[in-house]
Parts: sequence; C-alpha cells; structure tokens
Amino acid sequence: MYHHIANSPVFKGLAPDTIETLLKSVPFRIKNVNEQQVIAQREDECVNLILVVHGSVRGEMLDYSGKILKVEDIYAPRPIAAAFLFGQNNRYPVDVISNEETTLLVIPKESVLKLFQQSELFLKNYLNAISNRAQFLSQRIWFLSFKTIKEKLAQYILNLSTKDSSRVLLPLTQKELAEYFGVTRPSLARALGELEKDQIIEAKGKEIVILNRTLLIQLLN
Amino acid sequence: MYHHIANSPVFKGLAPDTIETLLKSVPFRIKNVNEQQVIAQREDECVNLILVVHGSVRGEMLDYSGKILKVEDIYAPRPIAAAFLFGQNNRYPVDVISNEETTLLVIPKESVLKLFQQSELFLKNYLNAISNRAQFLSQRIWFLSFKTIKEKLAQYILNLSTKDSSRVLLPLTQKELAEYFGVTRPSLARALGELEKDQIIEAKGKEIVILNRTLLIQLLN
DNA sequence: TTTGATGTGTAACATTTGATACAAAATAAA
DNA sequence: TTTATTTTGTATCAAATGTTACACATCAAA
Repeated sequence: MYHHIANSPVFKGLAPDTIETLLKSVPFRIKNVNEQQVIAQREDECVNLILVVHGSVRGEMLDYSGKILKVEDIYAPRPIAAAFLFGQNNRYPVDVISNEETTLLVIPKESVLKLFQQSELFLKNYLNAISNRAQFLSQRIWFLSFKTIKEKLAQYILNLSTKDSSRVLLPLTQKELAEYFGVTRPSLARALGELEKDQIIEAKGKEIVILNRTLLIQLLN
Repeated sequence: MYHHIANSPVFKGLAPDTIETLLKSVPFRIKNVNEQQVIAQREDECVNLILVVHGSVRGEMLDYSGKILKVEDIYAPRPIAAAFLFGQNNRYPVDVISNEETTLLVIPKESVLKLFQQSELFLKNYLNAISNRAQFLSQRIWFLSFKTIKEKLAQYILNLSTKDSSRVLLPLTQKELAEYFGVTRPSLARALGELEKDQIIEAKGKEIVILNRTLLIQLLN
C-alpha cells in the first residue's frame, strides 16, 4: 500500500518506508468498501483526509428536485476533498460514492496536523495540492466568463497555440469539449463550422489550423 | 502595524506581540507604494506572501484583444494571492495594481515555511485561507452550472430561504445579482417579473416572498 | 426642495443557444 | 472484411438571452 500512495500528490517524493514510518506514528485506518457504497454525504463534516488507495470514487450532487449532477471521478492514488478538510465550512460539498471495490486510507485531521510537523515535504505537498485545486478552479471560472461559444473557442484555441505555430491539436473530442464549455455538442459543432466558413480556422478532425489570428482575437472584443 | 495585521485571515488569533516576535525571526520587508503602481505582473513567479496592511489593490487581466477585465479588489488587511504561493504553476494569474497609497508586508516563501514550523496557528490559518478560497470557487462553479436565469434564481432564493420562513431578503442589488449570475440586468429583471407573474414569488424591492415553494423547486427540473 | 445618481420595470427586436433528429464519417471490435 | 460504436456535420424549430432604449422610482446630497 505504501508503495501505491507514494505516487499520490500528498506523499509524492517520500519513500514508501518513510511513509510507513510516518503513518505508524499517528492514528489512521484502512477502509474497504464495495461498489456503490456511500463514503460521505453532502454536509457531513470533513474530519479526515481520505486517500483512494485502490479503485475509484465519484462526487455526486442532488439538486432540490433530486436530479443527480455528477461532479467528478477520483481515481487512486488521489485524496478526496483535500480542500475541504480545512476552511470555514469544512463540510463535504457532494455525496461521495464508490464506483467499484475500493480501498481507502483514512487519516484524522489531528493526525494530518502531526504529519505536517514531522514532514515538511508532506506539508508542502498538501499545500501544493489545495493550491493547485484553487488555481484550477480559478482558471475554470475565468474561462466560463466568456459568454458565447465562439469566444470560448477563440480563447481555448489561442491558449493552445504557440507563437510560432498556427497548428493546434485538440486534446478532447467535441463531446468532451462541449461538456467542458458547458454547452451542447451540436452547438459547439456549429460554432466550429462557422469559424471555418468565415475562413478564421481550418479544422480537420482534431487538428486545427489558425488561418487568421487577427480575426480570432477580434472575436474576444 | 502588527495590530492591524492581527485582523488578517493568516494572523487571526495571534496577539500583535506574538506576530512581531514571529516576524522578526525571519526575513521580511515593508513596501510602500503610491496609487496606480504595478505590484506584480501576470506570469511573474509568486515567491512572496504579500499582505495588504493599509490601502487596497486590485487584480486586473488583459485578454488577447487588450480589453481590461477587472478581477477583484483586495482591501487591508488581507493577503494577495495566497493560493498562488504554492502549487504547480505558482505565477500570478493577473496584474496586481494599487488603488491608492498602500502599505504592503512582503514575506518570502522560505520565511513563510519557517513561520509554519514556529506557529501551528499561522499554519492552520494559512490552510484555512486557501481552503476557503477553493470552497468559494467550488461553490461558484456549481452555481454557474445552472443554465437558465430562472434556475439560478430558484437556486439562489431557495438557498437564502430558511425552512420556517418564506421571506427572503436579497443582499445584492439587481445589478450586482446580474453580475454574480453572469447575465445582463434587464434579463434578470425579466426573469424576476415572470416568476412574479406565475405567482411563484412576490417581490417588493429587495424583499422576496415565496408564494409557491413547490413550483420554485420544479423550476430546477 | 431641487438635483443628480443609481436602481428598477418594461418593451421590441436580433442573436445565440438548446433540443431533437438524422445521416455520414471515423474508429474500434469481431 | 463486416459489424457495431463512437464521433462528427448539419438542419429545423423553439426557447432563452442579449441589446438598446426609455420612463419611472428611490435615495442621498446640495
């Protein structure tokens, strides 16, 4: 197990032996769950750092009408809701449910604080993990602030493109990209088609060539 | 000064004397700037924790077309970009510019790490600050995922309402609320008007009465 | 009170997007 | 290869929202 979690963001850079020594100096426990089991419920207080050692879990949210809004999958070896162990309202924002047979490492908050004192690397890793999360979310919100699909596309393509090359390779399918943009797939295809019709880009499959960077930039006005 | 920053999120709970002792044990510096001065530029590496002691600064971003997007104002006594001191890409996401004559406390990253070792409270505060940020952003994204204005309104009003009372007081003007929703002001007014016409709510100024909670919840379907 | 600034209600019209459906293309699996 | 599955292009129509404009209300300052 220590070998596995040595690859997790919070134990990265620590030898499996070191991790074992560290962990054995504080209370913690291992928890095995079957698939579709509820690990934490929305609004539960978050008092443990939970690491997915084997398997995967998902965050799921119900709105007022009971509709399920899937939030995110978390695969081993990664922590669950590291950014919700601290903070003013340290409660789970979503229900956490196992996708499959899953092994969890459960470390109480007090143990985490002790580990911070014992290993500066662990502390740095933890700080990095939650900082990355905040940075990711920040980036995501900024992106969502672009109103029209064409604006989002322009922003997205310009971000991917380098200064010297006008060739861009989309890392996502249209379906995934549409989901990332928060729009429907046909709408995204239409926007792409129109950019092509206006001779701003040329798209063959996942490869996009910027024909007129100036016009692409003007879309952001 | 130590008295002032004792009210900041990262030094909260520490006595001014304690803060002074702590800070004097590590390198740091004070920086005074006039108004409209650039404190950090986008993509600069973030190597210091910067606290606004007096005055205020703003985050500003230029899009590809050169249009200025104001991001946020930060008033004393609060840290600037605490979530960007750590993390994979620890660079400022925005230009930081002073709004007025401003005093800054600049603490190098190494000093921050030393302070973590010396004061568990400071560490906890820092963890809380980043976590709060992530939680806030997370909440914001979840909210933006509601597509139509009516859905956002329903969600927003239901969140504000308590179980026993159907009376809700909006803490924002329509203009601010529209900005928060990422929509235009007339559109928001229209949506409010339609909810009123459908006898779902009653709105007088900032006070809203929920007439039919069931219908309001059904809007989220 | 008068004035000005800010907030609010509402209208007409253009634009964007969603929803749905279907076929062609590309890809993977048998 | 054949078959099935996913991905993509496109069309139509309805719904939601933006844009712009203007009148009225509210509130604070002069």
